[in-house]
Amino acid sequence: MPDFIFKGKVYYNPVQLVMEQIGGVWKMPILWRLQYHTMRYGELRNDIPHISDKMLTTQLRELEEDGYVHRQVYAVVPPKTEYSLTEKGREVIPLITQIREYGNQLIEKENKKL
Amino acid sequence: MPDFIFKGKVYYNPVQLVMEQIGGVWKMPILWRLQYHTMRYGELRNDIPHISDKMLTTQLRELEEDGYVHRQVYAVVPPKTEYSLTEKGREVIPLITQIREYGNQLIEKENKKL
DNA sequence: TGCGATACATACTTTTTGGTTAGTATTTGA
DNA sequence: TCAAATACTAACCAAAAAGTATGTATCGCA
Repeated sequence: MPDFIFKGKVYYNPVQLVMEQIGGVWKMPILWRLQYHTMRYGELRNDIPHISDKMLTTQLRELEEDGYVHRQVYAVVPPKTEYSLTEKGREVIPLITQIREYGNQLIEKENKKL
Repeated sequence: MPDFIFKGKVYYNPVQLVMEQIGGVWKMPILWRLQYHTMRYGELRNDIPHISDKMLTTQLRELEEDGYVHRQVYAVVPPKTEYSLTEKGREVIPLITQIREYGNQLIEKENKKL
């Protein structure tokens, strides 16, 4: 499997690309919460424990840039912004489901040991 | 989904745990290559483009520590070490397969646009 | 005698990622 | 009149991940 270029950047393997698009601590938890309905910024913020404004904003921007989420801004006061999954975002949910399941398996097995 | 503790460290969600165990640029490519047979250090090194000694060694040690690979050292000169998947390592291969497939899909779609 | 092969280790630096704190504009409600 | 809510931005800092370069012991081989 040779190197390839995706959006101007060199990657060594397909896994590396996936990790950049949806890896890290926060992106999958965000996508996961958007799977059934649109959510406002503040709803995501309240629903995801420990996430900071900076992380939520930067991760949402990257997900938008990479085509996973759609951002709808309403010009009202106080401001209102809604986030929802795009087609690409919906397509990646099954993969996230599997990753979560595997994570839960690990936790279960660990707990059995106690 | 509340916080939990796994091997003494606090995690915020199952995805974060999975990312720590098999995330990053190199761990999945290593596991992937070990799926069918044992490999020597040098074979892995030659087979994984761009990986450095440092990365290969540290990632193998972490995978061993987390129970994904087994390390068999032969006390000969020149040294010989063989790496193979454990049961836990074999169990994670289907997940890696899916992640790779998704990555390949992304690449295909990108290429169609050209 | 000096080189290459083997499977690393060590030290150092750079890059990326994530966290903390504070600040912004505007309106509603107390 | 002052605080709270909203959806952010900016500046700064710490930690983690990754990259680079060099060194190590031992042997066979030229």
